[in-house]
Amino acid sequence: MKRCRISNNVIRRLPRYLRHLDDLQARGIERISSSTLGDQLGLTPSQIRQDFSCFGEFGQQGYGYHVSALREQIAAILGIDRGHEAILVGVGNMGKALLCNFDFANWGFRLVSAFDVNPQRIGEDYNGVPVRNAEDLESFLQQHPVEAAVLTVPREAALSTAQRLSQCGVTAIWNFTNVELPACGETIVENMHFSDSLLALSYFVANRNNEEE
Amino acid sequence: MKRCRISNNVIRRLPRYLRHLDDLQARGIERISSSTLGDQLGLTPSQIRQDFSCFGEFGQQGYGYHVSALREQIAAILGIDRGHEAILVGVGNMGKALLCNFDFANWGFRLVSAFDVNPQRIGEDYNGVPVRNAEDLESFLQQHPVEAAVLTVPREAALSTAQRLSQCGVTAIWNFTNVELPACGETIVENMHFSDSLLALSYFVANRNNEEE
DNA sequence: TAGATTGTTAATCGATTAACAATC
DNA sequence: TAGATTGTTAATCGATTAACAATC
Repeated sequence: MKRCRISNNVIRRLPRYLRHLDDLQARGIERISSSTLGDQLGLTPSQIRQDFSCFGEFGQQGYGYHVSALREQIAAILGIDRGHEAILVGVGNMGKALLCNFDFANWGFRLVSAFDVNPQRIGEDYNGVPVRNAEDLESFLQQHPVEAAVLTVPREAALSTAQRLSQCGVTAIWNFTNVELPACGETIVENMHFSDSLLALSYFVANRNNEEE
Repeated sequence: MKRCRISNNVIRRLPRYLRHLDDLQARGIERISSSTLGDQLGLTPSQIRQDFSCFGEFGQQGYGYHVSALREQIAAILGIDRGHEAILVGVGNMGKALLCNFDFANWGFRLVSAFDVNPQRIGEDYNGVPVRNAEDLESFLQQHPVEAAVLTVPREAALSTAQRLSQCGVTAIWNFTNVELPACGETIVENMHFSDSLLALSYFVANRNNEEE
């Protein structure tokens, strides 16, 4: 096994591999070669083999990769089996959409609580996840530390809430607020910047004719 | 002006520049140099100057960049002033969250209609955006072509809906379905893969100790 | 065994950084 | 004018692709 520093590009491709392997498995496909996988994902076989070789030797010469074994390896690399616990802060439309629709468990996370400032929301329950008073954030986290916090508060509250979470020792923040959070100590920030994505789309639409020529 | 093929990395940085320039403007800052901007964004001054030089000469030697002028240039490059029109398909939790909370107009898009299959939702109105019957998608788009479609249908419906949109000549699909959409003809697909982002976060959490040493 | 396909090393390509003449 | 900072060319660095010996 070649030990290399894992580049961000590689990390960002792993979830896509995982999704595709899940798909292959659902279709009953048991083995796959790097060249077939490359065709399906629009990547070169070389790149796929390079990516995997950062983490170990998962294939077999002359055969390829076992879909299910490879799937498990990648899932393990991504930490799906670590039983990460998480909270969600801000039960507005976005927070509710995640609470109701997003399958955290499927991706290795267990939501243990939600928090909000609105008294009408406090006490609500979404699939077994209770909404607590945001004032009790600190005391809750002290008793029950979590790895991750989903940040779905309004933008005005984004920065202060992120700082509180960081101070409580939350390892990572999944940031839906469209606000750039400055590095808070050790805390990892993973951004879901909707507007960045929409603006990239806007750029591609505006420049679609240049691309072709 | 140096004419280069614009790399994807550059395109993905543009929205961040725009957000930051908006922020500077809100704070009343009128001029900025590439090195100050670099400090604030965690980029090198060289990279920032290289990025801008793909599109023109926006600065002034010895002075730097006018924040408001630069902001307008980048907004124009991203196509914010093009008056793009869009529809939204699938008024579930995610669709509603976008309809209620996301400021499409601020990013240069005008939502002209939403669509859903559920009769109870048809006829609803979100800030002036009516929900129409999804069966009428084709006839509506024929009368009223749009550049973009926001895809927030359940995953089972993702592929078929994307194909219908593509056949109706929608230029780009903003895909929230966590399903990998294959290239449908000319249609541009911009993905918001929540799970990919969460899994990257999971990786960083699982490997946070390796990173430091 | 022969064919296929891996893991890895070497070659290429592209993106980032550094340097500097031009100039406000 | 002198200092600052640009736009751009050259140098470096890293990521992708190609090639191939190893081997299932």
